[in-house]
Amino acid sequence: MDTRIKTCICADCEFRDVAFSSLNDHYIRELCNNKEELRYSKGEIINHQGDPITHFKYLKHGLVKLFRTTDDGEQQIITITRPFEFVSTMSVFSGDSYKYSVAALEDSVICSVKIGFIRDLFMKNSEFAFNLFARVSKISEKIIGQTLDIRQKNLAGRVAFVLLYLMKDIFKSRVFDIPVSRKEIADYIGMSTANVIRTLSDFKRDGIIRTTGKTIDILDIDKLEIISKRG
Amino acid sequence: MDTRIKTCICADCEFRDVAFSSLNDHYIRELCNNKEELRYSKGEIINHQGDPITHFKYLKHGLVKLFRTTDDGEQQIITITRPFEFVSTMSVFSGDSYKYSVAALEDSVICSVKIGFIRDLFMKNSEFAFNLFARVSKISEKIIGQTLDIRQKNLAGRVAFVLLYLMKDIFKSRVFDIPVSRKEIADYIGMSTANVIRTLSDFKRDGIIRTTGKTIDILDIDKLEIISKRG
DNA sequence: CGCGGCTTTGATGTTCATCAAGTAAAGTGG
DNA sequence: CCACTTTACTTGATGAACATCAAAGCCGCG
Repeated sequence: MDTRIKTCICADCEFRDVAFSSLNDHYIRELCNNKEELRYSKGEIINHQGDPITHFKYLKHGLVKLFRTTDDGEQQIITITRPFEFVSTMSVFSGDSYKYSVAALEDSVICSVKIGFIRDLFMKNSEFAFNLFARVSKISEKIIGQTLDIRQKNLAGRVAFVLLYLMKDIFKSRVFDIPVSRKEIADYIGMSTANVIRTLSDFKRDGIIRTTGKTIDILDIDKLEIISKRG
Repeated sequence: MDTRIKTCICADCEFRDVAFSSLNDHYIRELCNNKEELRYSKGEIINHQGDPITHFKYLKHGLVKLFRTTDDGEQQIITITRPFEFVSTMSVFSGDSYKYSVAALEDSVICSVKIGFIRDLFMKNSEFAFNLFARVSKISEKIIGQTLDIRQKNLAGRVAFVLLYLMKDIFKSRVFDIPVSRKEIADYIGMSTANVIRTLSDFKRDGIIRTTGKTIDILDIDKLEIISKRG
């Protein structure tokens, strides 16, 4: 068998367009030699706040939460995200340790590339640099926008917002299995667990949602939108 | 006089190190031809949310607030910042319109460079690209961190946090003129104006601060730190 | 001087956190 | 596979934190 024509697996990666769309065969082969695919089970920590940044990671399959732990041990969830977003957000170049932790909410597959390689690529390939910059900016903006959106809402509005976010952006389906606990929703929107549950119960009573176990069915999207808007 | 040795004014600019430290004389001259210095009086809008991004702007002198206007006409202040931070944060490359507005809190001087020039520079000069990326990331991170910090605090903690931020990061002095109205503080920390005022009154009563007109004097930094921490 | 905007304070009501107690669900070890 | 343990969820009652409303004082500006 002629190994010279053997194409690198990265060339066929369906996620090549994340930021690597501009890479030619040479770079793709190099990338392939510097990357590693890692599997994480639900609940596992992918990056830990404070640890040195050694790899550039992005999500291939699964679902993760980005969060930080406050001084009193509570978690603040910054965002919940799907592929193909980067896991090592922002500080990739600006700092040398992770500002936030990342944990798998579902079994996930991460593509991990040595940070030095990404840095070299950034310097050598301006198109790649541009794409990477644009993507990281978009992610930062999404996070900031989401945080501001949530901040201006009341309890019911925030819960409605999260449900709509999960429905529209994460699962793209009216029916889905909630990937987070009630407490995690609370940590996400900055409210108490008891009140999140209470609000969900209210939504059930009003026929806006229906739940069976972990499965949730959004019955009245319009009403939820209204609650989210004037929250 | 020999104009050939006349150095471009940008070469001497004290803010050259913002992101342009890596530029050689050739680029600096080019930059000089593509930049414009703009003056804004207190209260003036520098960038307006929704407007197309045509220039890359950064703050040379003065003080600005980054904010957005919500559907119901209220302002949400995202951050208050000094030179030499960029004014056209993040979306510089990732979008084509400003996500947020920027207004001058004091008379300010902005250095404005055509966005196309910055984009070219980014593609041609990898060191510049790297510096720019690192800076923009830092700013995004600062904003996200600040927002999360504020979110976990109560009213008194938030007011204390703002006072300490103004003292330490903005004015670097125990005594300063508050550059924002009470309402703007409220819009910054997401609380009502009346309660911000009430809290400031409490601080005065407890001998933590002293005010005369717009001037504020932080008397007990330690106590303020404690209030901010366990807020 | 008089008008309008910003500030201040008090009184009142709403929203939300907290506490407590109980139920369901999900692991765990025999 | 069942009893046991633990963890997550749920609901109600209570009180604290905060928003809102209203009225009055202050200040700058024409």
